[in-house]
Amino acid sequence: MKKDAQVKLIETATLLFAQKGFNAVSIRELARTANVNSALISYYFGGKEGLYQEVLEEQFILIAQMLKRLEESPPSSPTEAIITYANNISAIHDQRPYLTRFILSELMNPTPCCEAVVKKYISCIFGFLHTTFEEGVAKGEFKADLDHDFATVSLAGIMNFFFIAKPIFQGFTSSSEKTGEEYTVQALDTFLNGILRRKDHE
Amino acid sequence: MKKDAQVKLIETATLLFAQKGFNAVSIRELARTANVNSALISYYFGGKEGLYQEVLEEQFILIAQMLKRLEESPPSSPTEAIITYANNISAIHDQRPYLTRFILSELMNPTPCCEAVVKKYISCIFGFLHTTFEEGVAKGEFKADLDHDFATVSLAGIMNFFFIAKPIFQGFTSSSEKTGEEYTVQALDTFLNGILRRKDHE
DNA sequence: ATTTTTTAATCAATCGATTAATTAAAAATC
DNA sequence: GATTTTTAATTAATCGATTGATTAAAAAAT
Repeated sequence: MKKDAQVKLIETATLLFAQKGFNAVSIRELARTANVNSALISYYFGGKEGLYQEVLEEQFILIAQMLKRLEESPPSSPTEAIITYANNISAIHDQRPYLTRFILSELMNPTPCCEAVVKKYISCIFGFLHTTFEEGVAKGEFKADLDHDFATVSLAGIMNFFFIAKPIFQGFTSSSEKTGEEYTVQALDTFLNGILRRKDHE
Repeated sequence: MKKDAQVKLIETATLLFAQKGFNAVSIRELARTANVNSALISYYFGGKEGLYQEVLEEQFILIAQMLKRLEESPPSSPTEAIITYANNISAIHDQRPYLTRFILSELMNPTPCCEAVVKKYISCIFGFLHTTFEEGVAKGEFKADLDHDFATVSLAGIMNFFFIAKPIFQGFTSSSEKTGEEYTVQALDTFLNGILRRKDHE
């Protein structure tokens, strides 16, 4: 039953840090919730910030795996690359439901861990999307006047805002909740084809 | 020179609360930055939270004005309504550059002011967009299979994520910064028409 | 003279971190 | 195999610093 505290602390910290943010969680609350002495946070992780960094890194391992996969077996086309990216992000949000909160929290109020952990992965994703749009326009798959920077931010916004807004909007929308995958499918379809009724389909 | 402290405090608080969030700003930092005694925060606003609420309400007056305008002179068509909404949001972000941060901060870690101020306006916007998409589909302007809830969240995401992500992504994108209006135009065009090259235009 | 504004000082509460002391487990010695 | 020594894990107590708020007195404005 020993060393159980270490695991328990990470589990508890993941939840509390995600819900309240780094500063709003005290080591006493962490310790109390985890049924552990508060001194163990310094003992095992070198302090509150060390514990937070360990939690943060764990949140990003699926992102790292996705980037590695995309590099080792590149999608066959830009359109395919976008679809693959979207599906991956959707699946990751399923397995790491708090990832968005950690990222947003870091982007709004960066802790010292932001540079080393968060920005590293985000810049990789940004680079991948940017290259994809470049190729897509060059190959004639995408509209010629599509701005790469714009498209990158736009797609990232579409793919992530839903998971940000989910807990908020579900209080307004009367219908049953949409799953992340349902949203992804529709969001991708809109991004690729727009929402206007096509005249040529009439 | 009297009551100068009150104005100075609101100005300073707007900046500091936007940059650091409610909890991360102490009344001492507020007072020091505003060149004012910290007791004046309680004297004028009843405490730190009272000051914050006053700042928050000021951030939303342009939203309130937009909603009032939309109600008094409704756009001529659903498509027109979406364009009007997008342009309004873009203009508001220009005049209230910290609005997004306040909203996001409240949505992630709600203060007691959230219910009374933030959620009220957000639910109004949500209702407006939802109705617009309903009408757009009914009138045949939008694709028949367009889900109203999805479209609402998606458009809100497109319109707001750029202003969230701007300070982050501008570190990655090499090109000169895009303005909010440039983004809005492209984002709307994509939302309405998609990014894929249209076969019927060849 | 009265009211309003501002100040410095202080309040209890809480923060993250550290300490010395205690307990349990593992390793080493006999 | 039993005993001793060493290492690791955990505890309660406490550290100085900072938090938001309050007070009574001083200053300024009316």
